[in-house]
Amino acid sequence: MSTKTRPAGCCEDPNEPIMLPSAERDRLVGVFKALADPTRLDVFRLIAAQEAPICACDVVDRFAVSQPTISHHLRVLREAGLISVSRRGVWAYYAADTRGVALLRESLDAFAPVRLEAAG
Amino acid sequence: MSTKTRPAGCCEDPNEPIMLPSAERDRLVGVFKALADPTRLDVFRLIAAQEAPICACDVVDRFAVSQPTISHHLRVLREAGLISVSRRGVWAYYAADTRGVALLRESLDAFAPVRLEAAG
DNA sequence: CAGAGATATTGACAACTATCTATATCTAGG
DNA sequence: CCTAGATATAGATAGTTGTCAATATCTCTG
Repeated sequence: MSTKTRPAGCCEDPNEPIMLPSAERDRLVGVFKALADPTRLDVFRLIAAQEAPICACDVVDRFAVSQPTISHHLRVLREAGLISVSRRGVWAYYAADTRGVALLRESLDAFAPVRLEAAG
Repeated sequence: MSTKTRPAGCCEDPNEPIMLPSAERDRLVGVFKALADPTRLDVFRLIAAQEAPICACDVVDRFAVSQPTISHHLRVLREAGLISVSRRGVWAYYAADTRGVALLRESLDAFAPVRLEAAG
């Protein structure tokens, strides 16, 4: 808290945000982290644009980075709850997982329950 | 593209996501990056929870990290378009910037225009 | 204008991460 | 059961970043 003489309205007791349980906060941070890389964001956008699960090999084909790098990105997205994988034989099919996006949406709504939509 | 004999439905031509201009993609990545740190997420949540702009000193008070670290986080949030600052005398007042959250919302809608809401 | 205090900047450092190459694992087919 | 091919893991490395201490800047007040 500042000690200098201050104008009215400064340093009033701020509203505490609704506190997230730390497990939930970490999950949310994980989702943001997962989308906070240009390549990975594009990988997710490619997967989310499909009507049916997409083969990992097709994801690899669409990017300039190596197969292990794509595999790494897919793992990060999966662990964040943004995509899910299913195997058929040797192939891995990835699809967008609604839970991850839902978590994002909820967090946006929670950021500013009333204020933002009132302003928008 | 895989070469191995494969079951029907594999490796069809994937739908390309609506391509983002790279400037817009970078801005979006910047927003995700900005929220991809636990401390910074909490700083933003604190600011977004206020009905009026909050004094930087009050933000500093609420966290265990040093004043320069908070200042750094505020800068990152500001450069991402998530918060805005206004000065009155020596004090800096921060408030949520609707543009950043709006960008997030739009990106969520763009991720999967139909599919996700259909899945409920 | 000098001092104090609020905030920002700088420089350093440890931790993390995106990427690669090399290799392992696993499955289907012969 | 051996090989080929699809995917995953491991290890290395360069670049990024969260944090702090020290310092600078800027503005009010006496």
